[in-house]
Amino acid sequence: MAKRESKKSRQVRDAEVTQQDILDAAEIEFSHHGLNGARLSAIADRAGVTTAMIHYYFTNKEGLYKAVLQRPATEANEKLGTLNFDQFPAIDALKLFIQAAILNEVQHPHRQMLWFQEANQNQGEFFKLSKDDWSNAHGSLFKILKRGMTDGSFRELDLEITTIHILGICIFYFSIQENWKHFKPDCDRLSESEIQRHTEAAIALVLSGIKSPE
Amino acid sequence: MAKRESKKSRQVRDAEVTQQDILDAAEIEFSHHGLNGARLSAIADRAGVTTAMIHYYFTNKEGLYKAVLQRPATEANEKLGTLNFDQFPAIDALKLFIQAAILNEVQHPHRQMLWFQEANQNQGEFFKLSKDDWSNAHGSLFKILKRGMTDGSFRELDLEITTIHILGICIFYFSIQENWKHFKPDCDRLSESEIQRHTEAAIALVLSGIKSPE
DNA sequence: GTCTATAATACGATAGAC
DNA sequence: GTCTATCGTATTATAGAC
Repeated sequence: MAKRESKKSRQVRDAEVTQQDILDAAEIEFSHHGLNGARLSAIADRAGVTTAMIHYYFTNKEGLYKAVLQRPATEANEKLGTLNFDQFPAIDALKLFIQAAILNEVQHPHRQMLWFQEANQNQGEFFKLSKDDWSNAHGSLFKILKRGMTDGSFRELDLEITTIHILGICIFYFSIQENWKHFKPDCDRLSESEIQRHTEAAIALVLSGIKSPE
Repeated sequence: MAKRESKKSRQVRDAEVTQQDILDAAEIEFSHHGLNGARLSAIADRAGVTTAMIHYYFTNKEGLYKAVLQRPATEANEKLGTLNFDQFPAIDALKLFIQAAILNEVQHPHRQMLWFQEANQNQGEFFKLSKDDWSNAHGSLFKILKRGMTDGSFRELDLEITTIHILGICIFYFSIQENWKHFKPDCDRLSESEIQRHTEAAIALVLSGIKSPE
């Protein structure tokens, strides 16, 4: 029982659990260091297995990387898809979207960076979002804005760019978190109360930013 | 004249030029791949030198990395510092800040990611912004907001978080640029006209988002 | 399925000629 | 100042025992 205790007692294991452990560990390592920078040894350590196991399940580093990228795209934004925004007035739908988007970042703090890195490092060589995936992720916001603009709830908007701006409000907060820490080491930006402040301020900014004047 | 032509004819060279070439190439490589992921061979190729030159000028990979990180902190945000926002009414100052922040991203498209990566990968181990640097970069925005809130131009705001939100509006646009490309390959988000749209939409969103109601 | 041991290679770094 | 050639180690990947 020397070194394998890093995650949990392994002993009798089955394939499913080991694979998930590896994927979880890899998601963190790849999100921190990208494809080139990630070390299989670091992933193995974190998952509590040997690098041989990684090759056994995922063939090679690239295979593991692709498997890691696959999860967020299929699974993560399903949640946004299941929320049926159409049943709410545009303004309420927008509030709900912002809450859901921020919650998604809280629950999967590594995935945004994982995604940035893939685009930035490899220009999406290993994973291009399909139009469907992309639409699920950002299309629902786009649609809310369009609907609100048509029915007069929102002012005249540049829809595509406003979509990006609203996502930026929600997500950038998490991107600069590590930097912010050095400036205010005492303040935990990921605590529930701080997330609450972030959410409320974001909703206030966006709503007064795009609502019709009248 | 085999492989050295990647940047420019080298032949007779002097130290200053070579160092700058290496730094420029390294900034791009490190911003794409981070410290671990970057390859000295890639940097050397891009700069049109050999890896021996990198060691000659910067001792080792880490020394080069630190030199690269130093540039943006000292030089880049000086520009924001020189703009004296105090002489303008808060609303005008805010407009100017947004324009300057976006322009800065256009002129240094790699630096934001470089910065993200250092925080994300190494938790700022190799370069923590000093409070002064940080203040220069984001403090001027903070001050504008505070002034506008005090003099009644802006509504009641959560100053720290609103600072982040506004920066997010300006910067996130560039972060997701590579992803966006796959969705709309025909549209160049870095063209002058698109940047113009971005800037105008950002100003409109922020101003109507935080101006006093009355 | 999981490990240990080891092969094969990629990469950072250095020595020495020019 | 710049290159070519080379060393040593870190890292990916594989073979084979259990």
